[in-house]
Amino acid sequence: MEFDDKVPIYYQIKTAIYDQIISGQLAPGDKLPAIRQLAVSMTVNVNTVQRALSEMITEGVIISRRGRGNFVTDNAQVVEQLKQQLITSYLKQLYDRLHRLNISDEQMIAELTVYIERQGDSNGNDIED
Amino acid sequence: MEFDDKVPIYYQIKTAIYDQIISGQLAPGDKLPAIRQLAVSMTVNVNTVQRALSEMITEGVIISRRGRGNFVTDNAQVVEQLKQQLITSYLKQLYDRLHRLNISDEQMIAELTVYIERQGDSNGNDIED
DNA sequence: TATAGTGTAATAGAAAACTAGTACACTAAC
DNA sequence: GTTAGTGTACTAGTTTTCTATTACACTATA
Repeated sequence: MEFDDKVPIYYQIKTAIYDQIISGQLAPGDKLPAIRQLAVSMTVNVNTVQRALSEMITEGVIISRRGRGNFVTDNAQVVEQLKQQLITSYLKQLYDRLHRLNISDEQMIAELTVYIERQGDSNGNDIED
Repeated sequence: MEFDDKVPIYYQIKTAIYDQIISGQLAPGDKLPAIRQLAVSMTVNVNTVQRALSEMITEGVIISRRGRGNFVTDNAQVVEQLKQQLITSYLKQLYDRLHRLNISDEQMIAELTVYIERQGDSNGNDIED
């Protein structure tokens, strides 16, 4: 897994796992790969993975069973709430950033639209939900 | 100045100054506040500010004159290019993040539109460019 | 009961970021 | 020439993050 060197690794791991849960790659109730396996596949230390998991456990999204494994909460409401929370924080960040650059609301939408069109053209991976 | 504790402080300082340049608060040719003054106003160490400035000097956006001060490049093309670069990187980050959450292109635009409407309603600070 | 696999935590060391302090070099004004 | 203000850089210490290593506790299986 490739890491941005501006953000702590444990935080990026946490985000990556949240993305998998929200996108459905990990369903409510699913068991996560073992800590040691995640460490190997991400090429990081076991404790770094544990650090990421700890926060997700504290936030109630991951349920930990010592000796058995870590599981995605089967409370779909928790996952839905997490989804809304992440989407809103991503939008807020973009909005704040573009707003600080004096870009109007209309321009923001226009720029995103153009960006998406370029992504669709160059990648051909325009997924419809 | 308030800092996000997930990103190095020098990097946030750099971004903040780039925002001021692109938004026009700092015009091409303008002199920046002295390193020591920025350190005081941001409540950080002089060397941290210098670290941020060093990168901007290396990137050609800031021109340094020892004993005289630091100046925004008067090459408007550099500023324009920086603007496009930042906008694109912000859009890419949002696109990638929402795409990983399995959100379709149409949904992305819809979500941003709704978010903007909510911002405009609650803040009343909808600026037109 | 023993073993393998699981999560959790502690210790020690390294690297990066930040701070405090200090000093040097350049510039402009008096 | 002196002074004040400017940018640049070094040393030393602290904090945070990460790694490596080790060990402990829990669980399921044979």
